[in-house]
Amino acid sequence: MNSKLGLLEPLESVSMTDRVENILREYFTENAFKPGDALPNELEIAQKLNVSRNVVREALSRLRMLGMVEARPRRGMIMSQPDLLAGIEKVLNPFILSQSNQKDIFELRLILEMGIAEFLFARKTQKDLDELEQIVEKQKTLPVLSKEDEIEFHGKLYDMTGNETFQRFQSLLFPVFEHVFASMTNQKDNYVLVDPVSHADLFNILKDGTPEAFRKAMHKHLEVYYNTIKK
Amino acid sequence: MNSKLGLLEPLESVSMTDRVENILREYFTENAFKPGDALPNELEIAQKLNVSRNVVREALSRLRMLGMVEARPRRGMIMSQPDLLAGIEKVLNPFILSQSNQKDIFELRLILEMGIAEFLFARKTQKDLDELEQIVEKQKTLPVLSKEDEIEFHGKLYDMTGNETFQRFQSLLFPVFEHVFASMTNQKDNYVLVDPVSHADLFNILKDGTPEAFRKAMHKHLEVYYNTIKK
DNA sequence: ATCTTTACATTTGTCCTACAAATATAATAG
DNA sequence: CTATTATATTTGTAGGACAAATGTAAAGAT
Repeated sequence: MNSKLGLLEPLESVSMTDRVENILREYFTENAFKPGDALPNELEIAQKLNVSRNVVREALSRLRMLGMVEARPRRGMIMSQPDLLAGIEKVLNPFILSQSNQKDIFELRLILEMGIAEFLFARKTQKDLDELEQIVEKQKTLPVLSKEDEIEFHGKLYDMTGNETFQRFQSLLFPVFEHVFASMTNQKDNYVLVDPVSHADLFNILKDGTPEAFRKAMHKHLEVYYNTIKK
Repeated sequence: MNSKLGLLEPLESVSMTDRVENILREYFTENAFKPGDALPNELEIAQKLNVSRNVVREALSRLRMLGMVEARPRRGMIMSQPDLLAGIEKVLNPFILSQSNQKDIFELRLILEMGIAEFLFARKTQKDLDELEQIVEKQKTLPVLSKEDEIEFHGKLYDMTGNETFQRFQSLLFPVFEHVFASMTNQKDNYVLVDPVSHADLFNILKDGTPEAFRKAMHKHLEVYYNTIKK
């Protein structure tokens, strides 16, 4: 006996708060609550569910953090539009994320960077191109690009996708990406090597080229990162 | 006076719980808490911060939801590895997300689908290809592909990226994606039209082709979706 | 001295009461 | 009918209480 008992996970103890949180979210969706709709007050919920007001408040506290409900002191609670990235924002911290998750995020950035080509070409404007060109011209005068320069150029690309969530998402991913790459290359003295494809090259393709050519160039540009990925 | 007062947002009232939540997260990172590390108990935190235990528990309840801390009843709390997607999972619900966020997620899926080519080719195995071929062969016999068939094929592709987070992320995005597309095309009678590039075509390229060719084909495959994106 | 049993202290989960403060509503006065 | 006043409502916060199970210390047995 006791041979493989170590492999048995303890079944996660579901607290009252966990259950109330789930019940409330189901209640909201099943009853088609819309932003602005008034919610039953805390005491009412507690009595209906036969739990203390404390438990209800702990569950509601979570939903408030997600932006799902809004509490207006002394006026009751209303349904609200959740903040899509509020939850992930708080855990996107290289110092508390698992190595595995950090690796996943590192790769996710590479995936995103390659995937945006279509949207860049579909939505680029002359104003965008002018602004991007200004960034590129400024960087041409520099002997070497800093991390901030990288962020400035690629950040502008995310802007140009016209997708607000994606743009914010990327800025959250970036610190983790940098952290992963830094910890992989802490021996190397040269942080930014000579780019086989420069920002200027990418800009020119975005101006006059095709999505396909852009992706091909972006892949070259990110080669140093792609070379780190393992089977 | 009062001319553009309507544009002024009320400054969000930061509750004690909000502040304690932030303080605790800062405290964890600044003191380099690692998974498994013991945390001060609730009463201690409350006294140090000069707030009631209720407030501390509401803040901790949020961090527990994110998987950042784990409470072991009667044995104290320990730091834990946060669940990267726990927060976003609860709000990825088409019925409560804003139209704008839904659009962003729709586009994000298109971005991701185009970006995975590199990883598919880097990590594909014979076993993966065999399994994918089986899916393709089965679908060849069908007169028309259902939503489930789409999920099965593309889901297998996400599997093959070897990125666990990405794979889970995608499965969360999918319902929203479907919802957005369904609401855009609710007049049309034909849900799945004749694909200009079939799953079989994609499979063959993945087997013997190049990432570039794959992306080109994938773009054709997703053409019906790409056609909906607006400048 | 070592092992076993017992008692105690600890800590989270849950419940309860209480009250301040500001808003919305009802009641009253002008 | 309007203006003022009083009342009720509801969240935010504080604080007390206790069950239950765990770890630890103390006491007892061999």
